Amino acid sequence: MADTGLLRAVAERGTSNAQRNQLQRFDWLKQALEIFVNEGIDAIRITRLANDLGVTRGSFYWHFRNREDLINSLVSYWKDKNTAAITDSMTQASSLADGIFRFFETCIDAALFDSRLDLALREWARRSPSIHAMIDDEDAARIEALRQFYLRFDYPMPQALIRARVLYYSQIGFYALGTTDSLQTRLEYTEPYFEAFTGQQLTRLEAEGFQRYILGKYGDLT
Amino acid sequence: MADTGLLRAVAERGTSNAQRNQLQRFDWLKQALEIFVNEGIDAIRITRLANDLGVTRGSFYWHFRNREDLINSLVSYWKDKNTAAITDSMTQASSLADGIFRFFETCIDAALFDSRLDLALREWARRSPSIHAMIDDEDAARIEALRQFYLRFDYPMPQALIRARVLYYSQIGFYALGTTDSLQTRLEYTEPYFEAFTGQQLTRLEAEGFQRYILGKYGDLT
DNA sequence: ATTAATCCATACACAACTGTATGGTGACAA
DNA sequence: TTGTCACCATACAGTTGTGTATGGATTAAT
Repeated sequence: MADTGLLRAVAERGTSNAQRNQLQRFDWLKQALEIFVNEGIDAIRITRLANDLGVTRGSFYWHFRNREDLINSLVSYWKDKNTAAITDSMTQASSLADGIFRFFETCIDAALFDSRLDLALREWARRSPSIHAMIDDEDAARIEALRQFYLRFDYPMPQALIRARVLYYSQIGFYALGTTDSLQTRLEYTEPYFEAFTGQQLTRLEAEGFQRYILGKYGDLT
Repeated sequence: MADTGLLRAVAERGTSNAQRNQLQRFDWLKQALEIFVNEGIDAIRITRLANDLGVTRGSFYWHFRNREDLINSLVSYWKDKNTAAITDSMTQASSLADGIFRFFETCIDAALFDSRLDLALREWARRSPSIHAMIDDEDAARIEALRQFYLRFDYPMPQALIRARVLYYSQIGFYALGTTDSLQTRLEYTEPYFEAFTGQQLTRLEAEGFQRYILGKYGDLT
């Protein structure tokens, strides 16, 4: 799990600091997030968390008011994290190729964008209208950032909007499939992907530069 | 819900026909499918099904061995339904535009392809390795059908494969977002979507022909 | 009219979970 | 060193769910 700093900050909102090195809100949230991401919202059971952490439920009810309290903290964490990752990337793009590359880098860098968390929330949104509304806002903001990017590099409307949607839908669809291709495999198709998403050709030099950069930085990932 | 015929056939496999007009396996399966599609596999509770159908759980345990028996029947139904919808469409394509149009028609026609059922299964697959393996096979077959389609209309490799993936990922991503745009709204962008998915231009005449066809056939949908 | 099969209700045993009330224990400060 | 606070254990009440055992009711056939 990446970026425990932000989760810790969310956990300690309105609470005093640790006095002894025992469990804190943070430890419960960390474990709950792990379960949420892997098994969904309904798998977050207080009894199970207590077992995993090696304490009894009495501890939980000291740190949290109830189960809802814990879950609300998880939502706060998600709001603070994934919101800005994509929009930041796209505004920094210095060229068309640079923007597409930045988008993919953001998508595979778990420290910037937690795709498993995004999937788990989307699953939850299917049953919770309030969560669904939150995700809708998120999606709209991300697609708008991509649209502005395409506009900035001379795509007219409505092409800019549709290319933004196709790029974003594709990425979400890729996550939804749960494909386990290696980074190496996915990078092999840099050029045809670029052509599909932009309608333009990438030079062999640009593609190789991107592949070397990604493999150098994330080569140890699965 | 569409296509209750197939569900009924699955329900009555290995059972005698109805003797009185009381509940049968089919009625339980129909209700369970509705809950599964809207709220996920964990929402299928025997107690709740009995309440919804106005009987007690005693009836359930006459028709089914246990909860697992019911769920296995749901899986059989999915296997029999969504498998062939996309592959059939793509092999029938008579031109590039015809193929893209057929793909979208299949995706919006609930009688051919049940997208909510697909989503619910994908959610379940996140926790069940056996279901995940089934979905993987399904996805591979669908993408292969799209790849063959692109190949047939003169896209070389690897472009044919990547365009097949982008088209399929986009559609799954669209479903995952749960967007509620009207059919009318989505059809407005026929041409830029076509351009993004094929790299080729659509004539105004072709686009209008498609829009009229779809609105005429599915205009009463949301 | 009796029998047999179908379909459902009732009642019980059992498990897993939430939340609350209350007491115990260790560390740190005054 | 003594009190206080942070943190956890224990015990209890209540809910919701599964599965089983068994009896009742209705229908069709003989």
